[in-house]
Amino acid sequence: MAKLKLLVISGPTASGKTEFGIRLAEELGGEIISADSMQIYKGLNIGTAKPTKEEQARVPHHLIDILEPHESYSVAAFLKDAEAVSEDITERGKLPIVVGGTWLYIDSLLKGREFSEEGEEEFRRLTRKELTERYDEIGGNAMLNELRQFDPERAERLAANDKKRIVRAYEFYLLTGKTITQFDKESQERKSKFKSLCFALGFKERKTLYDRIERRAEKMLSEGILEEAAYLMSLKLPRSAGAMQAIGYKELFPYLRGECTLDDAETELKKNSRRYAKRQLTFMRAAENLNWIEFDLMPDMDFAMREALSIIEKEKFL
RNA sequence: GCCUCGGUAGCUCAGUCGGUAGAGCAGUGGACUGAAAAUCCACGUGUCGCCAGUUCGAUUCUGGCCUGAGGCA
Repeated sequence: MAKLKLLVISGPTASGKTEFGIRLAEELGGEIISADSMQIYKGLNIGTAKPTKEEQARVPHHLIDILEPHESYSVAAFLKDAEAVSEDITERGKLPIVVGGTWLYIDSLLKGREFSEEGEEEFRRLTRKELTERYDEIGGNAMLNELRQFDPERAERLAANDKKRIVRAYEFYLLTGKTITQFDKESQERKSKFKSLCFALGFKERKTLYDRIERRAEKMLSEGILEEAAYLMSLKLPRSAGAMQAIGYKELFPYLRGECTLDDAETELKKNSRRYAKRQLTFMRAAENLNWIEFDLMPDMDFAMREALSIIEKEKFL
């Protein structure tokens, strides 16, 4: 079977992916697959900068509003969903366009990673809980030593404080009988199911991006992100729930509880957004085959579009 | 006008009994394979307000000046 064509648009938060993606989709007869770990949740709209109803009406969108805030999601689920949707879009003669800032999702999709052999969800959750408790009990170094017994390579690369990854490596071994190092190696040999072309929206000047982030944060506040945050808080979800980790809401909880001023919360929100953008950039910079579109060097969106279209042509993508 | 207390990293401040200085925050670089908007690692030179004086040596002591806050008139 021929590889599916997949256009990808990523970039740090507040870089303009939404509008850019829609414009490209309109231009090329595409449909958008959101690669965003937070926009999958219903009810989180303003804070996740979800495309508005009007924007979504311009072009079909997928993988947005597919879960309730209490439900959990993962890379594995995304791969399954995104692959199914892109096949469907392709069959209908349209071009699938992945748009989003969750680079782990995109990277995994493009590299053809698979996560199918780990068994029952219930069992997994239990194992993880036990391992996390064990970590808290015996400490990171002891846990790392135990990991070293069966997966020395992995243990070598992890810091004692990296609870999540230590627990994950441990869990993986218990569930599959295979080390995560081994699994990673096998994973690297897999080939992508897609013929893809990737764009990343960037800014030569970091400050330009940060200004955009801050202006957008202010806009979110004026558009009512506080009400969404209050709604999310009223659900009383555990702190570990996916939706509870969304930047924009968790910073407002202390204010809603009367523990800090709105100004403090706003500062915190902006700070976390900036840091998030920085992490995204670090991750994306390491990626190969990314075509960076430096927005601040372009006079306007039309120019950027033409730039993208000319790369698509040059690469003979279509 | 007088008195008191300040002026040290982008910010808030500590410190140097005289040998040119360090915390927190901000920021920067990196990692990342079933929570990823998560999680983790690493990174601290700045006219110590300005000008003189004392001294081998002053950010530190002395004097003057500039400047901020408070007090007295």
